[in-house]
Amino acid sequence: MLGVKEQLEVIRRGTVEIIPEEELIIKLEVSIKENKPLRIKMGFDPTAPDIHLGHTVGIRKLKQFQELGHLVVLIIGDYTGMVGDPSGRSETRPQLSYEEVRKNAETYQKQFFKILDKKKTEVHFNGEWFSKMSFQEIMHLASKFTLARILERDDFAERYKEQSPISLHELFYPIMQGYDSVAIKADLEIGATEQKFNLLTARQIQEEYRVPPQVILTMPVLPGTDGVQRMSKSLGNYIGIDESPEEIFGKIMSIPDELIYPYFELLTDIPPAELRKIKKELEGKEVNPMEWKKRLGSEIVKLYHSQKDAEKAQAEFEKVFSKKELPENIPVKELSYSEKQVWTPYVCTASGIATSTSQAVRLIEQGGLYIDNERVTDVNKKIEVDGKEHLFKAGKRTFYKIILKYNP
RNA sequence: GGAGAGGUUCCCGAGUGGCCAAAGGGAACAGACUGUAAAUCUGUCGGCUAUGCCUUCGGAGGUUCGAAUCCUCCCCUCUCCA
Repeated sequence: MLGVKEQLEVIRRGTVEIIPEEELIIKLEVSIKENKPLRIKMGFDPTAPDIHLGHTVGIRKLKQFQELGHLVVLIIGDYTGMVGDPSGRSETRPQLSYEEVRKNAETYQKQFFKILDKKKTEVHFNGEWFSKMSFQEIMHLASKFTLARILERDDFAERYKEQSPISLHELFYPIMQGYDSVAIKADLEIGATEQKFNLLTARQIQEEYRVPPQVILTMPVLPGTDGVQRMSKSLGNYIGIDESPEEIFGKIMSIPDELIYPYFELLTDIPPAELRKIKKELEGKEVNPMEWKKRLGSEIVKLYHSQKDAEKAQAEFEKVFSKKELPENIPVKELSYSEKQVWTPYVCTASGIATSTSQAVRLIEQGGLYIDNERVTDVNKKIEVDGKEHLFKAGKRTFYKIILKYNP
């Protein structure tokens, strides 16, 4: 095991706050002396079926702890998931059914171990303890908190001020999360900055239950590909770790320049010295930021796929978007018609290029549709049903090879 | 339980009998410029081969030639009183 100082250096990378840091130092000292790993907790609500880069900020920190010899304890919030964490939200989350949560939890576990070492990980569902809790116990737990304290929380305060609804069950979220820390005796919990309140609440609950309070470590909230809002599935600005190399690379290329450095820092294993170099070059505008973005894209693809995939994804990107050539794999669609000719928008909807004929008509009117490299200018254009393959390009990035079969 | 305010298209929000598929902004999409960056500019932004028709303004009914707008009942949210 490394010394306290060395461990702290790794632990601090990319973190926002460690509270209280002195306690962490003591815990580390004890851990080294007794050769006993710390229990590092992080919770997840399986509210969507997959993990995106936003989640990996914390998971990667967990991984660093594992590399330092500590034990990761993952909490899958099957019960809290049903409540829905209101953190960072201005509205009540839809409550998920138990089945949905369980199903998502499965894919989560698979994805966790793309990053984490299974041998140094403990996984718990918080239903393990919550499903057994009596109403009496719940009331007891709830009695330890006052409304005023819970309402201190940013998002509650905000919503209260704006007179938007806050459901009672949401108030339980921090308490439940805190109780998780009691149940698994966490030494340290990692969460995004918006989790600060929940993380701190856990300390109080742990003390209430006479368990040594956890140290809390917060990580920045990762902005999504739009560069404005937090990365989240529902906002559509996310990059999933299960996405294809091309998708991941392409999405990275579309992020705003300001995100390049934070993404490097939070999402890659690039060593600190190089990180400083990147920062300097980006600030000094010495290179075209695009070059660093390509590097970023390939680093990230490498983590979730392979070096080879990363190279391929980059080559493909340059081919399609820099040289304006055709992508490697274009989906082929076969459609059959009983007429000899079809109105173009119909082909667009049938193939999935557009969701409605109105949309297809607009696409054509705006000059966004190309068939066999020729821009379609006439909305009324009909296509011959000739059984041959035609190349459809809609917008910048949608390609289809479409075969129209005559089938009277 | 009482009094008041409110629920509008993906989101915010205007609209209080016809000029409303519904202002404005955001998001999104397409085009121009580019580095599939940002910024900017232009256009589109419910559906239907459509100078028209259909569906939409919390829900269900009703008044009217005509309703997001008026009436009745119901559901939901917020504020104050208890």
